[in-house]
Amino acid sequence: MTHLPEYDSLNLPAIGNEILKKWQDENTFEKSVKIRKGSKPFTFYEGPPSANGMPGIHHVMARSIKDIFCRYKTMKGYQVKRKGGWDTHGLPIELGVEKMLGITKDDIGKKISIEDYNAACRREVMKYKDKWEDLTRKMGYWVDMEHPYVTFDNNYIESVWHLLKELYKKGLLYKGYTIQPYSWAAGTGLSSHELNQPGCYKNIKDNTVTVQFKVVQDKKTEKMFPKGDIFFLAWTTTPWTLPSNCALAVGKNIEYALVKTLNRYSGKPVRVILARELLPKYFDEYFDEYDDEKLNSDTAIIEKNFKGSEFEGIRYEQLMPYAKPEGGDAFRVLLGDFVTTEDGTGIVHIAPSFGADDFRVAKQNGIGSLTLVDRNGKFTAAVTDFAGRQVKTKEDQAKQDNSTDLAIILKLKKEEKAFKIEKYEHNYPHCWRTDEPVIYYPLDSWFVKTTAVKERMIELNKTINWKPEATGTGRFGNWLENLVDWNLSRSRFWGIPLPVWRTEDSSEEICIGSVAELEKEISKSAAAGFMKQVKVTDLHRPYMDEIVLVSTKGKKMFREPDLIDVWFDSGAMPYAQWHYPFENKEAFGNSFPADFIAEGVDQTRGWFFTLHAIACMLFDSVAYKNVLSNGLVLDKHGNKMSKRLGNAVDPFEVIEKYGPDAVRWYLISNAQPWDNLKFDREGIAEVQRKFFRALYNTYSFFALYANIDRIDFDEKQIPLAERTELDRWILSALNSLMMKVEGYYNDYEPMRAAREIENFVVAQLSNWYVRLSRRRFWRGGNSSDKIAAYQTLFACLDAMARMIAPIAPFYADRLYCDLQNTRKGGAKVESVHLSRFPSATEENINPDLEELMATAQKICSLTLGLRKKYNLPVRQPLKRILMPVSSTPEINSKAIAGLEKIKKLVLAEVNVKELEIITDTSGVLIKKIKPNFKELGKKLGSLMKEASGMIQGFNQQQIREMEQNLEYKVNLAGKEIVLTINDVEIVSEDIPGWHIATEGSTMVALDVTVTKELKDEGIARELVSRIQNMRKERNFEVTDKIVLKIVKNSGVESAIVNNFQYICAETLAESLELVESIDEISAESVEVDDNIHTSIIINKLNLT
RNA sequence: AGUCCCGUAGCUCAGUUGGUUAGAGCACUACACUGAUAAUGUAGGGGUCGGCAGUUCAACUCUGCCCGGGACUACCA
Repeated sequence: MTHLPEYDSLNLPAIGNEILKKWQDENTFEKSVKIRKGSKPFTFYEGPPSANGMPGIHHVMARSIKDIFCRYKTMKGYQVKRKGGWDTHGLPIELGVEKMLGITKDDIGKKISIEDYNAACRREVMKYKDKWEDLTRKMGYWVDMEHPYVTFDNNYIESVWHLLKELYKKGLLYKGYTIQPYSWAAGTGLSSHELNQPGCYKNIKDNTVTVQFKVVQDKKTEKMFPKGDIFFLAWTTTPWTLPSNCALAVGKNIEYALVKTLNRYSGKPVRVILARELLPKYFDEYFDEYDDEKLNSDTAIIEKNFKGSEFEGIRYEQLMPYAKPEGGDAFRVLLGDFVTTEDGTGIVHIAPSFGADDFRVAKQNGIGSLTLVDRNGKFTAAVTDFAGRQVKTKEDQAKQDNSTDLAIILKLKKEEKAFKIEKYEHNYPHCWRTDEPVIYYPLDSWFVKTTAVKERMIELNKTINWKPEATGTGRFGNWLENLVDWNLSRSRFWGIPLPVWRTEDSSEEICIGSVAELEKEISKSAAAGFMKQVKVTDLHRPYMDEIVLVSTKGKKMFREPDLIDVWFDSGAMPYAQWHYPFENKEAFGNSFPADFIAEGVDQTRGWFFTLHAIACMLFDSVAYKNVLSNGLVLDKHGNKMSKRLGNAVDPFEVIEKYGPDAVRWYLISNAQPWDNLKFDREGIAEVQRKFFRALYNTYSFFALYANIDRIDFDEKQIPLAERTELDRWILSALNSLMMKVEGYYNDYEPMRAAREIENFVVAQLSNWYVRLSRRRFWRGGNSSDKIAAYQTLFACLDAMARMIAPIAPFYADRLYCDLQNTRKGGAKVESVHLSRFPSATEENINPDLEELMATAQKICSLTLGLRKKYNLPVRQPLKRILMPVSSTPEINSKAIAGLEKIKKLVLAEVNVKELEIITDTSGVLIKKIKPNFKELGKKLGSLMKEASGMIQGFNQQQIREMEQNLEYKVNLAGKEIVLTINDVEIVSEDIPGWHIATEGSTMVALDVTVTKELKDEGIARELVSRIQNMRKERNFEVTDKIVLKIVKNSGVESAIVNNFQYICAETLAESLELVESIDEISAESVEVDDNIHTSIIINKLNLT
């Protein structure tokens, strides 16, 4: 006979540690994968974290989600391999190293060699690897940390190169340029990450100017405008870009006005065009009627109105004719969707070389471009009078009187092209290294032509199951709709080098797709004498930079100096983690695309996108079929967690304190994974207290009595039909639960699964089934009813262990093994994670029974409510409950039959002797009628209000008629309308002269008469309660027999005599003696109620 | 600035295709129950469902605008 283990208390952290050790000793994770060999694979991709930062509580969240579904699918019979990974490249690592070494990017190659710098990055990136591995282990996240993929590995990089070459071959990799934030002082482009560093955006005052662009007179403009010079007005905060102006943009639907006014500097009359809405910004007054008297620089006379679209294609004269734009037809008015009337004139000056919007709109319209500023931020020689002048510096801003901007403005003023000159304060980005203002500048970049497969990406995205759906259609979908080519280039040091070599004149280039190919090219180059024959050992900089290849025409080819965007690294993981296609072709084939991935919602345009893009471009496939994007973990006040605010939660500490299961359960059950979670440790304590303790208590109760009764669980299963109503009910509820929970896990709805389980354990299993079954367990002997109770409870606990296993893997394992390993003959089980997820047996589900039990619970709660209301303690037995049931015959018989079944349970629970069902309620019940808005609303529409009033005014007689005839004719707004019984809801409201309570359609009346007999029984119960408490206080075992002595008096005597057997049985008293007095010290005086007192002595019966 | 998510009781969250007294848990108060129970039951207080407008017989629910929190992307005359 094996014993079920019993515990003093529930210690979740200790269970965590013990199970962890067990998993380690027994290689449980490996086994869980191994035993599914040959089964259908369920593919999961691990999004690689970067180990150069400490893991936080949000990582526990994200990884719990990943872990849950992998464990679940394993238990469903799939083989779920989980290869870990490390993201190792990127700017944050470079910044960390620079901080550590106390250097800046300028020092690289000077104070420190690229070689040493990259070596430092390689070390730095794994700084917290130990911590990550420790957390992974402690939180119970099963992922293969022994054989992770690492993005800086040569093999990994080689796979990435292969992918790049494939893109190259398809013509999807090209060199172009975009307008990017550029630090002329540092000579480098800046990433948005760099621009978002604190302090980069500063409020500065700039000299701005509204300038006049003169319309060219041609056939079109002659028709549109009055004779004479007409000017478009455009405002700029960067006058230095005006020499490079190539176009003007207007808003298609914006209203513009042609006005006559005086130029405030020349004093001459002038006709200008600007957005009508913005007239007040430029003029104090404006008129529709011409009046010469009123003409001055602060007033405008509106001569004509236009819509922006009418201006499209109008030509204007170049403002500052230093040089002609190349590559297009410039100096035209374009339509731009970005044009607003928030400030300026509603007409935007376009310099395609110095603005991203400008570039885009110019390209779309074939405008060409003009770049009159060099890479040092100085005007080129073409700008004769300003040549060599720095266009935007912090000095300029300091002494505004002498800035280049102002010089340009003054020149324009002199030429009578300036309309208004103002100072303007705004936020402007600065270089975080040099502190100089950033300019936007065209820079060479390598691009992936994602726009070429845009439609296909959108199409494939529609086949992906997004959780939540809105992320897939909204954030991700919109992103795809507005896709631009993917800028791969990064001017950095620590990353995957772009494997493209070019001749200096760019006439020839080669994209390398493997190490072998590179070595072959090196041999050729060595043969040509361009470099020594070398073996390739590291695919990073600076080694790759040192390689010079030879072109087919015999020219030297140098590597394009850029690194690639680290997002490409991680997006390439489905292939590169296997070193595909150089190795593991089969492994790759079996694991693509992924069935499931999960990461933070911040990865939408990051990892989710890059996975999707690469898979779509190269494999015409999705990269993942299901994706769950989880929200943030905020502090309990809803603030973002940060080290700076000191509100970051240490995941190690929390896991140690509450145990990994409680933390995981809390994170999962508290909010939908995609909603932000306000993390509050009180919540974890509550999960511990309520859910885990209820489950543990249920197990403890089970173990306590099963051990007493020496149940060994080898008994034959008692057929369901022979079990009690209560057993059949909880098994039905259990099977329903299985169906729901399985559905939720399948739908990637872990919160709903957790809550459903929680409700079952706390409300149904612990608080109803066990509570009402207690007596069955402590009754002597091993009757078949008792065996049935054990079997039922065992089934519930066993299923619970397996159902919670994905979320609470530690306690689940303990519970499962404790339960299973008591079976006498059975083989020892090792772990719940090697078992199968329980599936429902549909025959066991009985919805009627579940509904019936819900009614029983309702009746109990109503009765207890009444007891409370009339101050009738539950220990006082009462005579009867009356229950009116519907007068519809067919509902009636079913309801009555049902109530008969649960009668006993209810009566025992609320301590009442009888339940009487009243079917003939006429004359007894007072009923209330109200319209069924949903039904009737459809039928009546706007007559609802009137109908509602009328129906609620029905008297008892009318209600009765309605019930009997099942319909009722009324007059509404002159029309006769037949109300059917379904159009209304009739509920019982009151029974005059009774104590009643109702909830919904359930009504309970309580007979509160207390007879002498009932009173005695109540007293007996009180005594039992006191005696039980005394047993407990004295730490008697549940099975200890006792001898009882009670001091007799008129208050208790008849109660004891009349309930002698009952008292003895309940308290396990072998003898009960009524005595005149007790003088022993151990006697306890008790108060039964206000007027009745006595003394009791209990002693353990000495078994000899 | 754009896109997306969130806003319901002091706190954490439910709330079906729109249907009339908006729910649960925690916390608080009182009472009750308890030989599995740091549990549970009953009752109570606590809400202009972020705001305004619209659609509708009917809006927490649908639409628009606005406010607040957050994320991502971008940074513009």
